[in-house]
Amino acid sequence: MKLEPAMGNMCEWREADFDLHCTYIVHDQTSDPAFSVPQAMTSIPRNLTFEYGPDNEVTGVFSKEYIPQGTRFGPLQGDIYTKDNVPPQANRKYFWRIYSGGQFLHFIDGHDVRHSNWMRFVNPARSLAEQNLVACQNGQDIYFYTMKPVQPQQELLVWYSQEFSQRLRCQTEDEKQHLKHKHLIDTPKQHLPHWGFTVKPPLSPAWSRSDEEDEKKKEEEERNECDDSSDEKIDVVGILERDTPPDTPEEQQVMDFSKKMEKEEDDETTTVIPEPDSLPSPQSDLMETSLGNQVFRSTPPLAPELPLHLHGLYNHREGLVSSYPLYTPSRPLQPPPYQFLPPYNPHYPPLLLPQYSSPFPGVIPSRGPLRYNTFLGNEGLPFPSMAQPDLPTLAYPPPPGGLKERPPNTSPPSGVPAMLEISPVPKHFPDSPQFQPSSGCEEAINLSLANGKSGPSPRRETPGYKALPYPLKKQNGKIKYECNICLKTFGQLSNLKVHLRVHSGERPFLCHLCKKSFTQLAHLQKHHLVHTGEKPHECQVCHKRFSSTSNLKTHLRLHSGEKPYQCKLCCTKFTQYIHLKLHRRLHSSHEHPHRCALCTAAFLHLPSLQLHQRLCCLASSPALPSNTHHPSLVDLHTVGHLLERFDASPEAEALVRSAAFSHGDGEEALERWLAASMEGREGKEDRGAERRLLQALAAKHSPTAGHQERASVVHFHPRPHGVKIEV
DNA sequence: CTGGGGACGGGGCCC
DNA sequence: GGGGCCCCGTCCCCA
Repeated sequence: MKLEPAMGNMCEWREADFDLHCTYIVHDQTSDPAFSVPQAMTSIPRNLTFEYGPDNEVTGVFSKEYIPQGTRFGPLQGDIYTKDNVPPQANRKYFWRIYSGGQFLHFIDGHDVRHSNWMRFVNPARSLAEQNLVACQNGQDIYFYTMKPVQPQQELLVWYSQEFSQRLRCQTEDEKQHLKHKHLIDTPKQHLPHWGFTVKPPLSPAWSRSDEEDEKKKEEEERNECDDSSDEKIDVVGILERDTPPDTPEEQQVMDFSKKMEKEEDDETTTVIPEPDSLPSPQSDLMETSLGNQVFRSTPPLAPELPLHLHGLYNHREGLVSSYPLYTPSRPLQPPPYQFLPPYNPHYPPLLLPQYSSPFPGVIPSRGPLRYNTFLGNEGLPFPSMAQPDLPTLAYPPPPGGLKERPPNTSPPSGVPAMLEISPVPKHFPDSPQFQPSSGCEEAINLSLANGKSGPSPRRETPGYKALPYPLKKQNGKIKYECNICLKTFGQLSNLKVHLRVHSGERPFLCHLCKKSFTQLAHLQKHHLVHTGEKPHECQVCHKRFSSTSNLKTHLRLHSGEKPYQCKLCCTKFTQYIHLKLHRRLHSSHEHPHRCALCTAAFLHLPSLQLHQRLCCLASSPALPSNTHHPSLVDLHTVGHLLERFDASPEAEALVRSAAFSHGDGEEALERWLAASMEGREGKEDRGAERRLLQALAAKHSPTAGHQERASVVHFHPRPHGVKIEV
């Protein structure tokens, strides 16, 4: 491995070394919490990008540009659970363990895409050669450090640091001993792993089995488990199927692949044929604690000995699915669905696709544990199930807890299509009279139900559509129908049903001319105007005609001069929101290096930050003197807006160029700017915000500041009606 | 970079 | 319950 001389070989580094010597720090992107796209998707730094699989699930994280060695990403985000408060139904595939003083402290659970970040999608490295990230715990956070330069378009592949894996190894050894003991004395119902391998014949794909069959199989395996407990075999299938809420959550994590490896090495003829649908997901429990056992093996295990989920990791890219001799995908490989789809919106490629399912699996009523229905996660998506046998030898043990693995090339496990579990079932599909098959549209719609189609098992009535008892709410005495996916409420059930198409991907209205499909007939009818050229809406001023009222309305702004979209920084106004957004990029392209330590605000100029802290952040401190602005009296939001505008002004620029400046200089400059700003907009619109801030600043300078300020601080006026200043 | 037009999606409301 | 109509918002394309 070639390492940059400056950093040297990081393999020997301790976690503190990474923290100490890392040169570059890459922060996650932040987005509006109200933004509907989950944080796991939006948090990805600008120099990284997701790779998407055929079903538009994230399959990996790639660099967009050269990333030098010693770059830190993170911290990993997720829900925090202690041993005591792990939800009984928690999916532990993305659990990371945090230790403090050698003792287990808590888990960071990256499963929920709303609370986790992009790091959950980083794949584990198969070998030291391909590893480029090192996972370290610094403080109580997990960070990924580049251990070598990452080239553009190269995948990020992570593995534990030496210290990390040692910690896990110690921990798992302890737990293993504890569990083995417990296993001997506890009831046979215990969900404990077997230590070793069993040979399993290929099983029928999960989706071809009924739930009852699954249950029977599980029960049988549990019985076997107990019977075989003395010979320490690992029943891979059994383990994998138990990654759902365990009876004993803590114990369930304890898997020891070192045993498994050794066992396999002893018996080279042992072949494990995993059940395709039950292959572990990357963060399955067996990964969580096991990798430490293998990281430092001098002789890497041979490929057939590897935990099978590792075999499946990268197949989908290598196109070797059909070559795998032991498992034939039960459903024919399909070309990527996007071949048939209209171009994506580049901003949210995977999120708006018909096959998109609920971003909020947790809110969907479920008969059982929510497995494999992570929003845009890998679970349950049609990846190749297993690796080809001739994969390069893996130098690494099974992926760690928290490291993601690609799922098998199957429908979701246990015969429960994840989509169906959470998506409305379009009632028309596939034989609705209104639904007319066409290349693109049909494919798109089919994809939303791919899981339902792929298996012979009859489609279940699932939450989201006909079988759904619509949650009813009363608001102001009126009945509201609530979408159980996004929790939006509707006054009429029919509205909710139309809305559910957004989630299901159902687009029953097809244009025969261009084969585009629509969720509502009205949209199709409007669309027809495209083909007919009809423009029914005429501007009474210039007699120009438009196909839609919306566009006419936008056009009318040209005559009225109305520009409802205003930039908060430079006050430029626009007739269309998209223009404001484009314009905003100009501002955001500037760096804002001066970040507030107390909140997320960042400024171009240091004086602006100082003003912000004095007027906004510190104002919320309860220990403030009585003459300080207080959030209950001052509209800090408005002050914040003004400060941002000030920050972008020449006054702020001039201030920092002066030889030296003090806080007082900043306030004086702000006052000057406020006065100029008010003058510049004399008589045009509301100047209350500027005026009040100006008064407040002036009051601070007066000898009777406390008294006067209280008098001066009144509620700011609302912004002028009709002007939408961006927030 | 800004401005204008075209197209489409989501949702409310009424019948 | 479903259809129809309308409005608002958003995005893309192009000059």
